[in-house]
Amino acid sequence: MPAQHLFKALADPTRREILRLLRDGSLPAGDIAEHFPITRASLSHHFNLLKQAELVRTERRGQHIVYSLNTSVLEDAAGLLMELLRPKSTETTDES
Amino acid sequence: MPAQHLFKALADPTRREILRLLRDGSLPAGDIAEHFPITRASLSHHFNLLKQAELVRTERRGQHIVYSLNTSVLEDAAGLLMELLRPKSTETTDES
DNA sequence: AAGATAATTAGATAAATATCTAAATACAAG
DNA sequence: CTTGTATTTAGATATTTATCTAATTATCTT
Repeated sequence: MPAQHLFKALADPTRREILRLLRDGSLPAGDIAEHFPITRASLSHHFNLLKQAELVRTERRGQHIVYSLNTSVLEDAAGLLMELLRPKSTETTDES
Repeated sequence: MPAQHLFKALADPTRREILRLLRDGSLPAGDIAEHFPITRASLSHHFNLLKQAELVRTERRGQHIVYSLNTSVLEDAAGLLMELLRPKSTETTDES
């Protein structure tokens, strides 16, 4: 699991807001776009990074592309942070 | 709590490695520097971002400056990720 | 006080990133 | 099969960021 992609993806406020929107259910790209003042092309760029980090999944439904949250990867991210807290033992060697 | 500073700070592999080093106890800047192939000036830049995010604390001890982990902020970060998972209710409105 | 050591700040630069406009692709429907 | 709608990709640009060298600040030691 590339922690680098994961944390990079989480570093941008727009992307975190996208994840927050998806928390309540899947949404087509267009619906997501309505929540942001940037172009759809820019949003698409953010979608790419979120997909690269596997934080979201996509499914084509007709002419729409529906995005949904990959909760397990979010759990992984939280877990990586928790690992930083105590157990030197529970170390899963990880190339940043 | 500026989530932005927090996630930005976590986005860099060098900074995450610094946190990992501090997990096992406080360390002076010089000791930390020995683990990295970059200059102390560059490390200092990373320290600044970690401090800005309040992920680390500093204490001067003689000519050394000792860094230590602020575990509660790491817990906060993990918590912010967990919030993205389910409860729309437990929402603490947050300017990214 | 002077010199040595530890760390930071200042200023510069190269690489990465967020954004835009314009063009391309994919599907749906007349 | 052409037109319209949804989304992505290509290419360009401005900003941010990680890094460096050189200079500065702070403390210790003699």
